[in-house]
Amino acid sequence: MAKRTPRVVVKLSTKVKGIGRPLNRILASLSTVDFARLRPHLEKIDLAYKQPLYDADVPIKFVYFLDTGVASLVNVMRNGDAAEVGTIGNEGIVGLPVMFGDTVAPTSVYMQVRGAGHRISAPVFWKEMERSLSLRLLALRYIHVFFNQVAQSAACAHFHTLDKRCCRWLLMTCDRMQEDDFPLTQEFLAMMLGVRRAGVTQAAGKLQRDGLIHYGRGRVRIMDRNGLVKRACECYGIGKRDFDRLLGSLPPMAAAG
Amino acid sequence: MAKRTPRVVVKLSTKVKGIGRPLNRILASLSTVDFARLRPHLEKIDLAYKQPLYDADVPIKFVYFLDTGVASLVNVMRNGDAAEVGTIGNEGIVGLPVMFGDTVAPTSVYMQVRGAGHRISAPVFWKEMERSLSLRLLALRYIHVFFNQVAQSAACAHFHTLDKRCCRWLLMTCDRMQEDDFPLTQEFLAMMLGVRRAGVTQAAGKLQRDGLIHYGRGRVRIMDRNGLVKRACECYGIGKRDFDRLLGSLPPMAAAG
DNA sequence: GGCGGCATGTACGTAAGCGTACAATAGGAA
DNA sequence: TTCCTATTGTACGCTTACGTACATGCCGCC
Repeated sequence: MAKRTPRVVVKLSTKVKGIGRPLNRILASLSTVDFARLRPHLEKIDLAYKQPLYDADVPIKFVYFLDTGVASLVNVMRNGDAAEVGTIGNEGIVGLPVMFGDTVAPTSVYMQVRGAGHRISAPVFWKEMERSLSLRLLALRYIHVFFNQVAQSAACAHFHTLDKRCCRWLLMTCDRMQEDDFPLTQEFLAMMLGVRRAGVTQAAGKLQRDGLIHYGRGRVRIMDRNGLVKRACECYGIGKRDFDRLLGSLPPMAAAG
Repeated sequence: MAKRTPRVVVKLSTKVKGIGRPLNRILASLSTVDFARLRPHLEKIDLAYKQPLYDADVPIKFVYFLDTGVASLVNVMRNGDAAEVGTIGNEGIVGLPVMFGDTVAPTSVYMQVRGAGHRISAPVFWKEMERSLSLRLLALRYIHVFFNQVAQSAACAHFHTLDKRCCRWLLMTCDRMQEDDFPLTQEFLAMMLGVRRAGVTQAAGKLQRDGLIHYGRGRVRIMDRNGLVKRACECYGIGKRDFDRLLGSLPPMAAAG
């Protein structure tokens, strides 16, 4: 598949400086003037494992830009059943409703792997988005990719076996991490995939036996990335293609607009 | 649940005039000046059953506003498995990628119940969106509701039984139609829900026996709407709430912005 | 007025995942 | 060291939906 950035480069993980450009790719792609306007409002913040970035039906106060770590858009049912419907890393923005000019949403966002980033007041961000075309274009482009990811997840969760979905999830998380090794319990993965913990044990066991991953006591390590890709469902590839398009050049229409 | 508009009122179904305001609620909500700018570019169009409005990975030429009929956002897998991930009626806009400043998408949109509406050239619509704040706000608000719908569908397809999902689908379609009676084959519904036709026969049979619907030879009729609501999964109610919010007043932030 | 095809009814064995329960092990705290 | 708790392993019966196959019935075409 597409080449990955070497892991060694990004050793700055937890100590992103307030000065200069942050690691978040949306912020990094802003024009100098746009970034300068946002900068005084950006507040550096550490994000703990399982920390909520916003909750369903509660007015959203901040928009988050992750530098490291991974967040999940989660849908929780009345009976407590929960499932992840989208994943957000340093390629994106947490706080979709704000970009839609809204203040609440029926879904929540939690940290899936702890990390750090910056946040900005929701109304301030909304006003900046209205003011700056380039920021708006970037945000819209990201929303599109994220929307596609959610649409893909819908079909994926319905059609594909747990094994394949595990592979996809591990790869997506890995793509958004700086390391092949990250904290993850089977319990948590089960919640993300909306299945029983026992089911994940089965699936993960097979993957480990086949040398694709190694795990234990709340950590996973990707041992054979290509093997995982082969074993994952098509959804991973489709999302990755879109993801790479996002990080590439602007699509024609917006570029012209 | 919420009261419905009486069916009798909307007998204009197929003959929407080019003059005056169309039935599409987004267009109907535009300011006079915004609508005046769009109007010369709007082209009236009839939309046949199963007609594609755009296909995956093919550049989108037009944005559609339905007056009548219902369209579906569909995700098709490599092996031919397909599932609907979103439903669009006269409350919305078909052509999300365009509103994101993009030209292609990995999903397709097909007509699920034939109808009529207007279309506008994609680049023209994009430019108008950039120019007009009120149009942009309306579009963003709709995108948010639609996004929520897709996120809900993802969890729904995963957690809920076919019976309940059938009820939800019938209700959502019914909400977007002018009649309680519309064309629908079990084969088609099966494709929308991403299940076997035989499975739908079972589920629909039960609903008919219980007097909730009546169907045959490619048509359904909703007999007991409240009964269906009771039997549907929570996803219907959640979506409906959001849907009603969309058609109500502007959310705080955008109104202030 | 018969025929062909679409729409629907039904059945049987199979597979994936659920709900639940309980055992085993490892890391950290006292 | 010892204990406690979080994490992981495994089993059993059950439900839902799958894949496939075949039967029935209705509509419209010739």
